[in-house]
This record gives sequence, C-alpha cells and structure tokens, in this order.
Amino acid sequence: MSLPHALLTALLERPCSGSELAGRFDRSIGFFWQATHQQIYRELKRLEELGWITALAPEAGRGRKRAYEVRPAGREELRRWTGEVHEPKPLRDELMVRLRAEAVIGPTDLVRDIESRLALHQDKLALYREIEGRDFAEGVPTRQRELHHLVLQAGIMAETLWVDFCRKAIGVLVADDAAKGKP
Amino acid sequence: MSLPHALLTALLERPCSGSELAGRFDRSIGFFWQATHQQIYRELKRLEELGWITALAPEAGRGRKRAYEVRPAGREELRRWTGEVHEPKPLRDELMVRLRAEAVIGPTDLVRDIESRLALHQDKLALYREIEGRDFAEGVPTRQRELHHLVLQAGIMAETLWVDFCRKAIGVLVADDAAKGKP
DNA sequence: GGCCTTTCTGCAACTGGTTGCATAAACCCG
DNA sequence: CGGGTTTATGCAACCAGTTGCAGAAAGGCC
Repeated sequence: MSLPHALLTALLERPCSGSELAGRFDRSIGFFWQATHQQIYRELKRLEELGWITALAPEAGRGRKRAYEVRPAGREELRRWTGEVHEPKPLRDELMVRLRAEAVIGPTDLVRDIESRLALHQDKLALYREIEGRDFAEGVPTRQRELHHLVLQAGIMAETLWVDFCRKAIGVLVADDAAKGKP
Repeated sequence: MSLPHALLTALLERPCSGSELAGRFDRSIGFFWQATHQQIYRELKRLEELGWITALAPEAGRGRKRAYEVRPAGREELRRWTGEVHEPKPLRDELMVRLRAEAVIGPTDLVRDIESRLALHQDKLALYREIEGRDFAEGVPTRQRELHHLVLQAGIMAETLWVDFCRKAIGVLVADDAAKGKP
C-alpha cells in the first residue's frame, strides 16, 4: 500500500531507474519497506500511466536503463498521502503463534529457531548502530537529517526489542527443559 | 502463512466452530495474528480436506454451527512446523515511509497521524497490562502459563516501544515547526 | 404461525506481494 | 569478433489476505 509513495520519495531524493531503486530499497527505505524488482517495475509503469512520474531520456549503461523523475502531480500526491491519517497495521508475528503452539503441544525444537533469530537481530542491530555512528554522530542536525536519524532509531529500538525478547524466550524454554531433567 | 497452524493451536486448546474461532482470534492469538472469518472458513475446509481436523457432530445453536477437532495428523503437523527454523519476516512499517517522505517534501500534517497512533498504542498497552495483572499476577507458573505470559510480554514490549517512538517523533516534528516560527 | 433480526457459513472478486521464467542489451574475455 | 556472463527489464502465475455480498438456520416478537 505504501509502495508507490515509497517510490515517489526515493525518486524525489534522486531520479533513477528501476534496478537502481531496487538497490536503494535494499538499503535505507528498505529497512522498513521491502520490494522486489518485479513490484518496482510494475509500479513504475503504473505511476507513469497516472502521470506522477516521467521517464527521462535513456542514458547509456548496462542493459537499457530507463530513469524516472517525479512530476508535480506526483509530488502533490505524496504530500496528500503523507498528511493523511492512517490506521496502523496491527502486529503480525509468526513467532508468537509458534510460542502458543509450543504451549499446547509441549516441548519442541523451537529454541533453535529463536537462537537463529537472535543472531539475525544482533547482526542487524550492529549494522544499524554502525550506520548511526557513521552518519549521525556529528554534523548539523537539519530537519532532513533528524528525520532520517529518527527512522534509523526506530530500527535500533525494534532490533533491541527483539534481541531482548529472544533472550527472554530462550530463558523460559531452556529453564523448562532443565526443570524436566533434560540437562 | 501461519494461519493453518494458528487454527490448529486454537482448536487443540479447545475444539470449536468457525465463528467461535473468529471470536477467539480477536482476543489472545489475535494480538499477533489476525484473520477474518472468510479466511478462517476457507482454511478450516482446507484443513479438513487435508485430514488434519474433523467436524464434530453438529450441536444446536445460532445458525448451523460446525465444530472441529484436531486429528493426530494435525497435531503431528503442528509439532513439525513449530520445530522448523523459519526466516523471520522483515519489519514493514508505513510510518517510516511517511517519515522519509516528510524529510523530502518538507512539513506536512504527519504529526496528527502520529498523535492518533500514539493514542491507539497507549490504549493497547493499557489493555495488555490489565490482562497481565489479571491473568499472570499470581498462580503457579506452569510451562503453558509462562509461555502465554511471554507472548503477552512481547505485546507489552512492542506497544511500549511504539509509545516511546511516537513521543520522540512528535518531539522532532514539533521542534522543527517551532524553529520555523510556527508557534 | 408469519416476519424480522441475528448468527453462522460461504462464494466471488480483488489487491499487494512473491516466484519463476524470459528476453535484450552491454560488457568481458579469449 | 564471437560466445558466455552480468545487468536491466518485464510477463504470467501464484499465494495470502481483504472486501463485498448472499443464503440458511435459529431466535425473538407480534
């Protein structure tokens, strides 16, 4: 639902082609909104049909790149959407379903899954902290920089939460196993 | 993706009909996995075809209720699934896209949206804390209770995070406005 | 008993996102 | 310069979840 607007934002930051967008989605915006290249191409086509973006003159490069830039109508639409009040999507986490399943069908191998999750969250947290140190440790705090920092902080907070939660969950599951005499 | 297993879990806790499941999803499991009644009916049908659940003899009540119970194959499948290692779904949050949009197109009405979100998260947090006080303040900590508590704690942690983040975000956005002379 | 409402079940169509595959241009290397 | 590789674009089918609507059985009301 926010893909078109994420694309408009990225293209406003800097006009570029589909594949470049895919690359930039993997970083920055992609921390909170992922998109495959197929989604991106499909959506770019639609945005062009809507008159929100236009293709720029094709420049040389690998393959046949088509860069896009945002038209005034697109910028206007982005402003409209950003100012709207939206219902937040409720949380949805498979791990919680699995924990409840564990509660009914007794001990399973769930701990291993949580351990691997823990590692992933720790990695991501380390990455975010590194970015924070590199990009936000010093320099003038403009509005834009502050907002980008805010988004990164959300990432840091969320990953910290999951690291904490995984540790706590492992604690509960392992203590249970120990209590049952499984060393 | 976890809907079938969420249903199996719920049906193992207590066999019941589609509409009852919908009601129970609104509470408990529904804090982390939502499903509409259409999804539930469709899925129950599929689970029956797979031989994981069976319909019980129809009992009286509103409409024509069909209660289901889990068969051994279903329990086995749930165990298998719970023990599997899954990739966690990456975070996806529209608000972050909107904050980045704000960063590019200058001040918008985004604060209002965040304020309404803040209220929602506070409400949910209060609800979760109330449930915690009611259900987990005392009593023997069995494995099942501990796991249910753990899931609830995840909810509390997440809602706390969002309350904190909304406050922080409002701080940034409002400070910016003030700096621009808009009182 | 007839009628309106509520509860429960379900179909059909749609949407956003994913997967698998195809094609074309540039580039790289022997 | 010709064949393999990489990069860029895209189609088609699919899957999970959502929306809108409809019919059937039970309950309540007059």
